Amino acid sequence: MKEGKPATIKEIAKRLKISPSTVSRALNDHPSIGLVTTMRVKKVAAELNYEPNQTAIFFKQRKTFTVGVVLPNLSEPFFSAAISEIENVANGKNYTVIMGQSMDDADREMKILQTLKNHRVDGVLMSIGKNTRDYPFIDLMEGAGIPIVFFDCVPDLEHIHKVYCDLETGMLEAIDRFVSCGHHAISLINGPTHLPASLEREKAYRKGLAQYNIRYKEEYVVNTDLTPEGNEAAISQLLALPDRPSAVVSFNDYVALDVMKIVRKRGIALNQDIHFISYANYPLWTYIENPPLASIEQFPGEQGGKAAELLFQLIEANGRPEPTRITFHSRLVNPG
Amino acid sequence: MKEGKPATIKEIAKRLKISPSTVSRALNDHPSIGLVTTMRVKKVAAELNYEPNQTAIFFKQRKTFTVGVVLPNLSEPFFSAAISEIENVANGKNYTVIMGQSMDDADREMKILQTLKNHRVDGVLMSIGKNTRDYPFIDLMEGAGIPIVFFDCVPDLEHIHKVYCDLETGMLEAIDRFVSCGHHAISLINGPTHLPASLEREKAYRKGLAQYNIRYKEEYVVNTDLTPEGNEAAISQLLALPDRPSAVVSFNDYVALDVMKIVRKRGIALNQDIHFISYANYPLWTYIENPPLASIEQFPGEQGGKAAELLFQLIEANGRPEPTRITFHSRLVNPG
DNA sequence: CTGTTAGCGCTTTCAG
DNA sequence: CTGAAAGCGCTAACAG
Repeated sequence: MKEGKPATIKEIAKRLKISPSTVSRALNDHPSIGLVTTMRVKKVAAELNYEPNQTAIFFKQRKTFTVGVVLPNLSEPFFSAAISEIENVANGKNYTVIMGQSMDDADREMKILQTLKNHRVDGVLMSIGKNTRDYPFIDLMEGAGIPIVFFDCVPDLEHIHKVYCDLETGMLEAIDRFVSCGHHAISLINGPTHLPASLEREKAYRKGLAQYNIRYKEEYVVNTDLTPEGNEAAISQLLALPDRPSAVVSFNDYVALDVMKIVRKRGIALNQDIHFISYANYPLWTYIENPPLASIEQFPGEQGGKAAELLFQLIEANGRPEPTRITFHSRLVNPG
Repeated sequence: MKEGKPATIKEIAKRLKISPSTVSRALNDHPSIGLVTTMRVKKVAAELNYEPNQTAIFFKQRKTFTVGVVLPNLSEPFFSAAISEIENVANGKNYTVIMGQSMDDADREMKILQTLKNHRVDGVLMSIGKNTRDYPFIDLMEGAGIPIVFFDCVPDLEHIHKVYCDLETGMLEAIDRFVSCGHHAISLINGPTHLPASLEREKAYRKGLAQYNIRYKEEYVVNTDLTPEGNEAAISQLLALPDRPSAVVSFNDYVALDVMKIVRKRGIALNQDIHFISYANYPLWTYIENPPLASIEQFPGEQGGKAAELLFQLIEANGRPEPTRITFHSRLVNPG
């Protein structure tokens, strides 16, 4: 039953006293092969337990049916949702997924891309790390003729393919919601200033306030480095204000969780004295006793899936088409 | 800068008017090549931006430096923690990771293994799905000479390599804790009866009770199919009991979350009228207002990492060594 | 419809 | 120390 070496095309050719090429064609259902031969070939192939040696095929065809996925950290639910969906899409197209975690380290990111290139992946999906400031890998992949599609955390460049989620819509909806609940003292706990994502949030925040003629107050916008300590510092700053805000949009759910914990600890009533909305829709709000008013959904799975579909289009259409940009719009949803 | 086709060994051989074999050796720092030639070769290689064609090498060496990871669902934090660590270990060994989600579907599981086999991965790490009853893939991989290490959710067989987490210790500690807090009415919300994991929990539960001479009461053990409805049904059964339990061990954190929600809704005071401990240590308990008394940690990351290390040993030691079994012991930890 | 031949890019005997 | 030649398993012109 168990052969030392797996059977090859040659062997089944020898057995049938026909040429390897005929066998190859028969196995691939090439139209110009007689039905009888095809049958005979397949029969023997089955008997010998033949399995094509994909590595040989990859080598020959210069195609690996493999795509690389590079993202900061698999253990973040946001990204695991994305890769989960990517794998589903890839699976449907008979591609396999190789993954690499950059851990937000630009060097490691570059190294992963190198590896993927050496493995001759047919394409790459990537969400860049928080500390990535320039993009040498774009030229690297371009030079190797490997298409790359960015998603979620995308470089701010024009000539690339990207799928991302516009953060503005969600912010505007959040402010709408707050205002319609009677809030005017709305503040923003933003992320590190150097992140484009922070910039975008702040811009949207200002725009949202402007729509309601609420004056922008500098002290209502604080930043956190996203560590628990940073988060605590940020909320403390706000709570210390003489005119404490009654509503807060926070950078993401992790920040919100930390911040709400502090608030609770200080005896301030959540969803009464102070209200929260945050980006991301962490899947567990439904279990939290005083969840935020709402969450701003960024559709990680959908982004990943769409990016994968785009990538497969690029892989299949060999011509280098125009840079494509697909935008999702963040949306306010009820937590859960 | 950017060549149409990447440079090959032949080209750099031609430029230097030496033979390809020499180039190959030089590039691989073969000892028998003169230092000067080696240098010259490397210089030209760099100039031409030479990159070895891994697919050719894989083909030749019958080795892909790739391992497959098969698990039920990447979007579960438990598994994303595991794969995250696996990727780290693999990365350190210069292996890449191909992943596949079985979605708890035995057919899909088999299909993934087939694909991995065709891709000629050097080894496989696998956590089997909830519905997998027999293990045709073990023979499949065996036949192909691909080592496979199971982790966490492992087949109940002797002759395989596995890393898993013993559920008993955690259960005993949980019961210890409950008893030392004065509880004697301790119940168990268990998973589907057909799961080995459920069986193991129940066995441990009985043992724990026995240690304190607490009589086992049939009605204190209920099962859930792990859906929210099932969870609700399970806790309802317990709450309806004339002698309602004051302490509950639940199958996992998801069950606990659902169940605690119901309890709260019915106006029963968490951590007062009724106390919980559950398996898994979901990373968010710290934010929950009335978290369970404790959690039973199962070390997904550690299991994954250890399984990966074992796999690399198997890959490197070509002989087929004795089946290895590595056991972690679940442990009671404070949530968070 | 089928066979012959060549070759993908690299490594590796075996000879010098 | 280096070169020539063969071959991994498969596919794809090009001829029949």
